[in-house]
Amino acid sequence: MRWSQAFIPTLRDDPAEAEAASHRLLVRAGYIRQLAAGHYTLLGPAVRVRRKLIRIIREEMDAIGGQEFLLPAMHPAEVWQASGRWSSVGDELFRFTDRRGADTALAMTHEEVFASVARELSSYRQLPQVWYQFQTKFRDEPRPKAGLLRVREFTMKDSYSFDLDEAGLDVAFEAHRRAYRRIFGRLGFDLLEVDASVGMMGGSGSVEFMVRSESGEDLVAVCASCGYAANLETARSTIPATDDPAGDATVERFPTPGVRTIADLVAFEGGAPADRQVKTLVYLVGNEPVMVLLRGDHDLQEQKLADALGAADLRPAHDEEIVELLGAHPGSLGAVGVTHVRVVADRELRGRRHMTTGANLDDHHVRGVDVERDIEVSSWLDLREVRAGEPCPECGEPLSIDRTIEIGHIFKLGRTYTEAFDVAVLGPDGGEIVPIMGSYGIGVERNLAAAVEVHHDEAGIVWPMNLAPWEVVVTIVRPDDEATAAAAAEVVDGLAAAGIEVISDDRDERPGVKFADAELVGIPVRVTVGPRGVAGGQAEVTVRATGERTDVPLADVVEEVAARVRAAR
RNA sequence: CGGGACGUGGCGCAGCUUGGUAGCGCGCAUCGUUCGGGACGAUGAGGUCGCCGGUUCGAAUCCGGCCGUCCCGACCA
Repeated sequence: MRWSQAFIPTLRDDPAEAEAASHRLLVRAGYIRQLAAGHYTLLGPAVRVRRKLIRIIREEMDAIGGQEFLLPAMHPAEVWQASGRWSSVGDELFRFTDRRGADTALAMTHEEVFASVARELSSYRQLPQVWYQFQTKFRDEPRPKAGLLRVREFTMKDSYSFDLDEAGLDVAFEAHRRAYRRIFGRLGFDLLEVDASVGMMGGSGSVEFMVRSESGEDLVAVCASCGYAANLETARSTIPATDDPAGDATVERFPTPGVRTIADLVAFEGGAPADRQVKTLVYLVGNEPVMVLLRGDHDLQEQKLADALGAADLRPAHDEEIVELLGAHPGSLGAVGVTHVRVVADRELRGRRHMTTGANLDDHHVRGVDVERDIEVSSWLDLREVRAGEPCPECGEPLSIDRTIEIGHIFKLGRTYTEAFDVAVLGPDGGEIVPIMGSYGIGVERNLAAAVEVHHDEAGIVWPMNLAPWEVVVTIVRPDDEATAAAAAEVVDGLAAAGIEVISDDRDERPGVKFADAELVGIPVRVTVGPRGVAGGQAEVTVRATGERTDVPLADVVEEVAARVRAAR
């Protein structure tokens, strides 16, 4: 490949409004262009990297016995109605009608269609199965952002396992975990495996694969000491018990004019410190109002609430709804004596006495509350959000909270989809067995962007050898010089013949431009051929990652560079 | 969807307050000089100022509506 003929539109300056480092670099180095919010064109270099990513993932999926399929990206509504998701997934599913008026969807995931294929499984002897594909997913994201990290159209490697029982699912799940570890290892990621919320997918277990990055959107609690790691959506910590005053408490209402917040009540004469207050929130879970109680100085982790209640749609109640329900405005709410609304409470409130909370009467609070005695709590749940510095639940060392990008996610799905699609096989005893499913995803272009997040410096992208669009660039300093051009051509041809992916920068540009572009595009090895070197029979080899330069005799440069590339692949 | 900002040659921006010839840098084309770390000179091409409507003799500029994009909050690979 000759640079002068390739279309690699590098830019001198950073594009505007590009916050994520990977986005900025991918645009500037001529890998991607935006068509619309969340929709990107991949240019030549990006396609070459994407192809390598896919090859790596495919190799590891094949290694665990996966079979590659390719399912349609456009689905009739019936398939989604069968699973119930036509109505439950909401606006994230792109929907339209075809010319006959048939409801149609663009696939945001493929559980339904894989399950429908699985209906042809008929015998337990055929299980287990692991099926996968690389296919475009469409998701009408409320807010696409950060370039390729969050888009509305992307390639996903999704795989699905079908097993006879939980033990089989565990095997498939662990096989995927191992495959993912190998894949992300090969991509050069410092991997974080975290417990995660199962969210909308349902099911019994889920592990997210994360890589630390400033551009990430997920927060993960990590223990440097024992390795505990969990998405903030599920993370736990051990916080010291609070000592309450001895003796029975007596509930007593008192006026608190103007007090609206926890902080107000802390400052109020006769108020209470935040950790002796009960914070009262009201959520609408589906259509049912639920009061949510936490210690005054703790924050609710909404996903924990959603998971604990098995709720798909959940939102804070509006002020008017709260007034209608409880007769008071936020700021004066409390659950003491409330019986007509379901009350859930964070575990940290269990056993607490002499607490202060709202009176459900504007401008009044109550003190002397014994939570278990005075409030009808229907369930005690882990609802609070962990904070940095709190003790690790496993070993007690302080947790840190890191920003991360989710690069893979594996789920134990259960039988939701196999039941919905009547997937069943006959067992050895002639009885019917409904297979249990797992589902496993890797976002290809997100991984491409994440790799750039991890592998870059001030000058540009620094591809690892196995992802680079080209392994070597031969920079011809004076392509108009005959001896130089001839020497360079020999190097290029030699490398190509040795099976090295090489691009020759034969552009009529000043050397500085070519050096800068080679670094921006991120090609791991640069061989510089110029009149000065050629005169002395030398070429210069520069390693992108380290900046290391060596002069190598022209006669040896092909062999030496080829060896270096092979060693780094 | 709530909050904030922006939309002017391919890219990055100024001009708008105070209405009157559309400008700068980069990039691009041609020629020359130069060229082992983002060169210089000369000449030149390229814009219905996001769209629609209104005000006005006259709108990039003022007013209204719409669309698009980005950032901050509720979702996910």
